[in-house]
Amino acid sequence: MKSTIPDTGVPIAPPAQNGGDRQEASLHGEILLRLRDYVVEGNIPDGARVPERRLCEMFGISRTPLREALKVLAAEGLIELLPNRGARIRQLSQRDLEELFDVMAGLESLAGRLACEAITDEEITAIEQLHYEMYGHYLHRDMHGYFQTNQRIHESIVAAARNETLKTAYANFAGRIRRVRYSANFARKRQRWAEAMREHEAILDALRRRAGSELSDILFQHLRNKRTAAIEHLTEPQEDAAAAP
Amino acid sequence: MKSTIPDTGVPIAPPAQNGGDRQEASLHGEILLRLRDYVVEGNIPDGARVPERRLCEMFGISRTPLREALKVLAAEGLIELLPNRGARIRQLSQRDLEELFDVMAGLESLAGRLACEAITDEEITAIEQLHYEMYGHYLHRDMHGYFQTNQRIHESIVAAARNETLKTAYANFAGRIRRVRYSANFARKRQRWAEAMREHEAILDALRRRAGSELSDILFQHLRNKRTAAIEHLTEPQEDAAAAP
DNA sequence: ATCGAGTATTTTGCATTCATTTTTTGTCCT
DNA sequence: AGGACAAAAAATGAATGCAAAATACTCGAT
Repeated sequence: MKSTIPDTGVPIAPPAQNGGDRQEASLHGEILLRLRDYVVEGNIPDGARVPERRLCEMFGISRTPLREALKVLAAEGLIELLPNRGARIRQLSQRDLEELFDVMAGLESLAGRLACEAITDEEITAIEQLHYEMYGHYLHRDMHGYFQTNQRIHESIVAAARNETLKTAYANFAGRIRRVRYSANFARKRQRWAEAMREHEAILDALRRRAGSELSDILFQHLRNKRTAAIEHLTEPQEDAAAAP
Repeated sequence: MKSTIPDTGVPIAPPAQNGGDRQEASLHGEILLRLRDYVVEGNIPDGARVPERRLCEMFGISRTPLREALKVLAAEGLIELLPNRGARIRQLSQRDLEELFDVMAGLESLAGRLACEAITDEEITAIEQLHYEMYGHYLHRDMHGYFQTNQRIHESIVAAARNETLKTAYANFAGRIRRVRYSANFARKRQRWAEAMREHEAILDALRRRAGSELSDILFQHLRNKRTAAIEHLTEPQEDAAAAP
């Protein structure tokens, strides 16, 4: 930025924030992290144009680092770049979602297989702990708590796979479907919820026995069922409107 | 570029070439494709600095689109960005390679599972065809032909999975290990080679029966064995020196 | 000759500028 | 009023400019 700014030069958001822990030496890296969060959190509606100028003002930077970040987000699949028409939030078709869920299923399936090779008893105990916690949420019909704990279980399995490359890829794909995934879980019907709990029991069982191939199968099927539930929810979202008001 | 160029403005490489079929509207996209190829093909040695200025001259562009492409390649894991020290070709540690092979194994395993759901008899026939072709290369000890056909078989399976997202991710990871993968195949010992042929028989068998879960297991194990062979080759590369001269 | 302080050169990161293209606004005509 | 066209405004894509950092180089001391 310049030294003397006439009008809107003051950054709308605090310059660095450095929220949490991540710190990037370069402006580009910093902006990439912040912009990715901004997009993943759904601050811009689906299919809408990404306002380059506005974001520059918001972050208090010039267009160069922002545009670099946009290119990366486009490569990650979060946004689309239309020639001479700027960036748009990528609208995921139903097919896109199905594909994403399947890839996630494949990655978790892999994570489970690898986890069986290296997981410690302590890690299994920790996951069991989470499982009981989640069961509590299930009994109390605490959807939010259930969702969070469920996420942590799946992340624990990925972590137990001891593969940073896998972890990164997993995080990437997870980011793309975050909003949908969340609402899909909320919309989960009673029956599917009970089914998911049973599947989780089976996951734990296979994990305890370090049955990699078996766990791989169960995880894939588990995610496949999640996919079905999510797609169903998106296809008939009128339930929401009927239940909410 | 401009109309009148004083000194070194003439692009060293042909302006667009448009080799094959890909065409990008933006300079950035064009450069991204060309630079990615340039890196993947190994034109810059491992761990070496990526010469920004030189590449700009080579492609006949300014630094802005090139730097955007560099950011994307860094996000893809092909290069590293050191703060204030530019880009370097990412040097893969043995651990990195193990992780990459495992992720590839997971993706192919997934591809096989999905392929069983949707593959047509014609596609299977085509893969059988490739298999026999590969067997021919094997009998003739034609390593290069074998390698190529092998690649095509695996790509056919990924294609049969009918999942563009998976295909893209697969291509991405494949690019990262291309050089290593190739040399690993060349270094393949006679015994491992025969083993791989048997594994391929099993793959075809499971595919014919559309046994998704089984194929998933076989593919994972097949890639795991490839990984072992590759890592062994890298750990003791003196065999090459002994055999070549 | 080797090492190291100090300077010159190059490189990097980002801001700014410029030429196009797209989008919006305004005007006129039916 | 509504639509076609043109001018104005804004945006995009890429090049250039500039300050800071890193690297290379010079030269002197040991």
